[in-house]
Amino acid sequence: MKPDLSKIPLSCQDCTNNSSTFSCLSSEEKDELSVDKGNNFYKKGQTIFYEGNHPHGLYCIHSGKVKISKLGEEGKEQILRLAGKAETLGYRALLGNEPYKATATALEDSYVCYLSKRQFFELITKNNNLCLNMIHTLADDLRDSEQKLLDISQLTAKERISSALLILKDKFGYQEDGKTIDVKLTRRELGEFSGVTTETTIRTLSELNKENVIELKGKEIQILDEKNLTHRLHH
Amino acid sequence: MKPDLSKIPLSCQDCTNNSSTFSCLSSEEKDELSVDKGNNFYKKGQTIFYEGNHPHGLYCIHSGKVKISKLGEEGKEQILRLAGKAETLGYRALLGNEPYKATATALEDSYVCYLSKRQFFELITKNNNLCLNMIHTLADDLRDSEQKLLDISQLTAKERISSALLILKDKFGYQEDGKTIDVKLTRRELGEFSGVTTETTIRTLSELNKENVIELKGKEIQILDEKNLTHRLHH
DNA sequence: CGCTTAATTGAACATACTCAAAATTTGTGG
DNA sequence: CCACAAATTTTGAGTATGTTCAATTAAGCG
Repeated sequence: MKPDLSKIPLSCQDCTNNSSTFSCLSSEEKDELSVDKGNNFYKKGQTIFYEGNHPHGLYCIHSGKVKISKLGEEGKEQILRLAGKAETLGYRALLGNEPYKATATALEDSYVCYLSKRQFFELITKNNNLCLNMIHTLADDLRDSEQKLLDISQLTAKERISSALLILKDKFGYQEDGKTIDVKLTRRELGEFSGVTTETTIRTLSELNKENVIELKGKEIQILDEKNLTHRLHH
Repeated sequence: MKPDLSKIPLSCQDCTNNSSTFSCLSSEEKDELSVDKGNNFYKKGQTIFYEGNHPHGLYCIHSGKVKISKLGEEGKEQILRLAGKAETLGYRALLGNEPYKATATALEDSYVCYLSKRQFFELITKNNNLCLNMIHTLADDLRDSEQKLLDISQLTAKERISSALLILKDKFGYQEDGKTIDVKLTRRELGEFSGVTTETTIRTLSELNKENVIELKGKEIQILDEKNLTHRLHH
C-alpha cells in the first residue's frame, strides 16, 4: 500500500479534521498558515522528529497515531504521551524556543502536515485566540504530565497498567464493537507508556485477563470491566 | 515576628521583583492589574490553595518559597515543583479553566500577592505579549515535568536525590558561602520531591555525606562536589 | 522545660526487575 | 503464497532495590 498524499488537502481551510487548536482561525488565516505547508507520510515505526534537534515548524497529524517519548541514560524509553488525528506535535519545543526534548514516532502509517515556523509565529503574534488555544493545550498537557508523574511515583505496576489502559481508551476510544481499544501497541510500548518492564506488563495483562477485566486478542485489548479498572485507581 | 504587609507595594508598578511573566506590561497595565490586588502573608506550613478548589485569581510570590504538591491515593504527597520570589502560582488551573490539580504550601514565611482573575484575563486577552509569556512559562514547566517523569521512572533513589539537590541549587542558588543550598526542606519533603521515602532519603544523604559529595548541617545542605552529582546523572 | 515533630538506624520483606530460554507472531523476499 | 529470519511474546527463577515497620535519638517550639 503506497502512500497517497493527495488525501491531504493543500490548505488547512479544506481539512476535514476539526482541530481544536486551529478552530479559532478564519479561512484566510488558515490559507495563510498553509502557504508553506508540507504533506508527509510516515510509515509505522518511522521517526517524525528527534530529541535534541531544533524545530523548524509545527506538525499536525492528519491521520494516524504517534508516540512522543524520551530516552533514559540506559537507553530505556519512556513514552510521555500519545497523539492522534488533528493533534499538533512539537509545539512545546517550538513555543519554548528550544530543541526537541522528546522524539516523535509513528505508531501506525500516518499522514502528517508540516506548518512552517514563520507562518505559525506570524499568526500567533497577531491572533490572540490562537495564543489562548495554545495555552489551553499546554495547560492540559501539563496537567496530564503531572498526574502521570504522581501515578508513576506512587502506583503499583498493576495500577499503572490499569491506568494506562483507561488513558488509551479515553484518548482513542473503542472500535465498532464497543470494547476493543482503538490503538495497537506492543507489550513493550505499553510498558514504556506505563513505566513498567515488558515482562511485568505481560504478566499483569495476563492477570487482568484471568480476572475477566480485559480480553487479549494479540495486540488488541478489549476492556470487559471498565469499572474494575477505574475502581482500582480510586482506592 | 509579625507580618508587615506594607513591605508589598500596592501596585505591581512599584514592585522591586522583576517578574519575567509581567515584564512585558506597561506601567499603566501594571496599575490596571493591581486594581484588586490582595497582599497576603502566609506563615511557614500554611496552605495557599488546595487541590480541588476553583481558582479565582493568580498568586505571585513577592518573597518566600512555596511547594506545589499532589496527594496520592494512600495520602502520600508528591512535590511537583517549587516556586520562589517573583514566580506565579496557580496559573495552570486558571488558564486551563479548571479546579486546582495541586496544593500550594508555604515552605517559609512568605508574602504573596493575589491578582484578580478578571483583571488578569482582561489583560491577557488584549496583550499578546503577556499571552506569549504565559506560553513560555507553561512550556518550561511542561519540559521540567516531563524530565522529572523520566527521572522518577528510570533513575535509582540515589540518582533521584542527586538530581533533586541539583534542581534545588539551580532554582534557589547558594547562600553567601557559595555552597549551602538556599532552601530548607525536611528530609520528608526532599523525599517527596524526589519520589523516595523519608528513610531512603536519609540513608542516601548520609551516603553522599560519607563520600564527601555533600555536607549536612541539620536542614542545611552544602554541595561540596557538584561535578560528582552531575556526573552521576549523565552516565 | 516538656511535648510534639523530625531525624535516624535496623531488620525483615515485597515488588518488580534482570537474565535466560522457549514459543509464537510478524514481516519479507524468493 | 510459502519459508525463513527477525522480532515479539511468554514463562520461569533468582535477585536487588527500596519499602515498610518499629524503635530510638535529636531537634523545635510554646
